Amino acid sequence: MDPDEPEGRVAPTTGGAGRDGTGVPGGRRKQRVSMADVAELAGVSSQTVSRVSNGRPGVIGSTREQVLAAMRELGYRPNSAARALRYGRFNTIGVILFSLSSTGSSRTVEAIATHAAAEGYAITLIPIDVATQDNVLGAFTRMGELAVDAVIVIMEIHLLDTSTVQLPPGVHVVVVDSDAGDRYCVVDTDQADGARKAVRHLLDLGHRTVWHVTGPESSYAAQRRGQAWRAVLAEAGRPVPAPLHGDWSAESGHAAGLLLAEVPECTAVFAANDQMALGLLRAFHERRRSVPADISVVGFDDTADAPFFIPPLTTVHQDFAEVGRRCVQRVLRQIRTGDDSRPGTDLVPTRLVVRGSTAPPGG
Amino acid sequence: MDPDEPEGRVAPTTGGAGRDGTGVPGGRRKQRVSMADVAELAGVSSQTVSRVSNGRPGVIGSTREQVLAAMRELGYRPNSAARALRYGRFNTIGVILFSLSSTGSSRTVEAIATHAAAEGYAITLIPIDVATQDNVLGAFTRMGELAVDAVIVIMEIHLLDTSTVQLPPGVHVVVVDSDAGDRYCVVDTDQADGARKAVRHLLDLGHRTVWHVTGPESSYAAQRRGQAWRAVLAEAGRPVPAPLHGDWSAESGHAAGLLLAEVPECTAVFAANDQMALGLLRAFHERRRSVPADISVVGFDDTADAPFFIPPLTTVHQDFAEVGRRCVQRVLRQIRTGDDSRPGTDLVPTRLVVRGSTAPPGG
DNA sequence: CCGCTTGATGTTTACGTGAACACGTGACCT
DNA sequence: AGGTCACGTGTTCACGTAAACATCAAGCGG
Repeated sequence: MDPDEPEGRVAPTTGGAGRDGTGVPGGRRKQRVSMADVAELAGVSSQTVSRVSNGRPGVIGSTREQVLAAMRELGYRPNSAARALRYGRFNTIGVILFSLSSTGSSRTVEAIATHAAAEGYAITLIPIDVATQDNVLGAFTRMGELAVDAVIVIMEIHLLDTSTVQLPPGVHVVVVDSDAGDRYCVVDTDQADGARKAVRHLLDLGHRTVWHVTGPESSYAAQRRGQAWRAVLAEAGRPVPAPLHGDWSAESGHAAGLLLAEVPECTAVFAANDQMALGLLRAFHERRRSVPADISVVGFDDTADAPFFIPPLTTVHQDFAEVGRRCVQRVLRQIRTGDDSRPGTDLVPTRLVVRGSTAPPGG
Repeated sequence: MDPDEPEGRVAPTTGGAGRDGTGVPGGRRKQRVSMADVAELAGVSSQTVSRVSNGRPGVIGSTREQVLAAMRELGYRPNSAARALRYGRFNTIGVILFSLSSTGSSRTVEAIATHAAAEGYAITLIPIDVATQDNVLGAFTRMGELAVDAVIVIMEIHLLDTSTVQLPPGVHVVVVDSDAGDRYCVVDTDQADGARKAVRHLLDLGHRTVWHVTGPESSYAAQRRGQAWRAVLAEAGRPVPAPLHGDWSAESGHAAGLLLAEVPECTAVFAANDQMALGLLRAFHERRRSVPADISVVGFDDTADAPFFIPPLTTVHQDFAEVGRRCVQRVLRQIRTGDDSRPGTDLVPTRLVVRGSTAPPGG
């Protein structure tokens, strides 16, 4: 904190020699324009400035204009910290996630940010990067606190328990990828229903059974998709092949595809996301297994690119924007009613989008 | 000093007798535990609590333990607003962007968030969604303020001028996608060099010239890639075909590809990003134009999926993580030195990744 | 034994804002 | 006309924290 502030700005207090700032160097380097400065220039009290600033009634037009003019001249901007202190809230929602790189989370976060902004809330990202966990620990632990009124967790909540970031007690929480509907308020895509649609679509086309490439076990969404896949097959009395384990990446899908290409009776595969489906398509192409003539492939997510895969991918459409919207809606309700404890699961429906990667078997 | 405490506050708990109801931690405790509460329980002054909270010296071990115990018992968490007010800064960096959905921005934002967290700074997202601009306007204008010490702008800075979000004067700015290196501190991928590498690679393979599918005009990155493409061709004395205009989407790349497939002399295309390259591959596949035998395709970004396209995509690798890292580094330097005015452009190098989508012409 | 230093802890104060209240003025009602 | 009421504006104060200063006890050399 070296006091070498160059005083480059238009100093509001220099107009009058009222405060002998020149004689008292230890005094105040007033970098920021406060309500008091505006009030002084406008010749009113700071309370009137406050009223104008917040658009409150009780200020006559001419006075308001004077204040606004003073604000413009000084470049006044309200101090959020003081406001947050005064009001006891930050108008900010924290979003805890592993990675923005995964398809779903970035789109969900975007929707959250947009809807939150519309409600006057800002979004603070709290990334939990396993690789740099210690750094993050250092940051938020040393800082002491998250300046948020509520938190949206986009990950399996159990993973958060083992993490170094702790949820401050008393903040409201909405969880996206979790089965903790009994303890938390959960908003999520209806994973099970989406997976059911995918598998049933393949069975309806006449495939005897359906193989499955899973997502990582740490993802509850992946677990539920896998469970639903298994359930539909069992229900229909079909054999349940051993699932192939993926990690969301196209690379893992590619590896699974190379294995499946060696299984002659495999005519249909349900990949737990579109990226792995892309890897499957690639692997089958390498192994001269034609999609969909030899093998049908269904993905999950309906990314923007899926229609342009070769062949265009049949997939389950997720409405990430709606998930984000409901997250914000839920979390704001919690904040506003003060009701932290309304668990329950809010499922956003999916939609099967049939494109060119599925066909009856034995084409 | 205290004539009558009106108690008008909506006290959710603690019926009446003072705040020393420490014996009842259950139920809905008072949400705000302040240093004073901790101080009272620990039998010290609030200043001592402050010292412990900040890890300052000058507190004897036994006292420190008492304070820490009191903190734990009450679930104390420091009030960031009060801290920000006291210190005059928020330890927060704002990130202004259009969309998280584009490949680059989400990865850059993630890197920014991670590195900022490591330095004790949080990230606040400020999305500028054109469709809901009025909403965003409502939010941030009515709120009046962004609680940030600095801002990283991931968009052409001119677009911000026309937006409803205004950069508060005095905050430090780092820009990612812009040519405003004379006025702002700019960090960006070396777009021109990356594009040069792509085009030269195709020329080196023996192609007579290279077609180009551009990104949107609003993107300076897209502009620079196009300029470099043109420059390399002109420099080499090759004809410069009319560029096809895309918008980053696979769909626009697909549309361009359908047109290019009808141009027999077109043997090489440089797409301004990987998604459009995917659309090209799809279009050429539909039109039975073999890649790379008939046409070579180069993309830009090196997304995680690019190795699994059919064929695997030759593309220009962008180091988004490094861009994010340098953004944080720059913006923190500005904050710490107080030097807002150090313009200049910081370019992150690219790397050409040759895969299966390029080959000599006339295959 | 005094006075000075050192270190631990308490007290005061200000950060910028806005709710609650006080004040003053003019209009309207009886 | 007197009273009251609405309205514009000013004053006081508290929000939670931490710097600056004050206090107090113990140690220590002269």
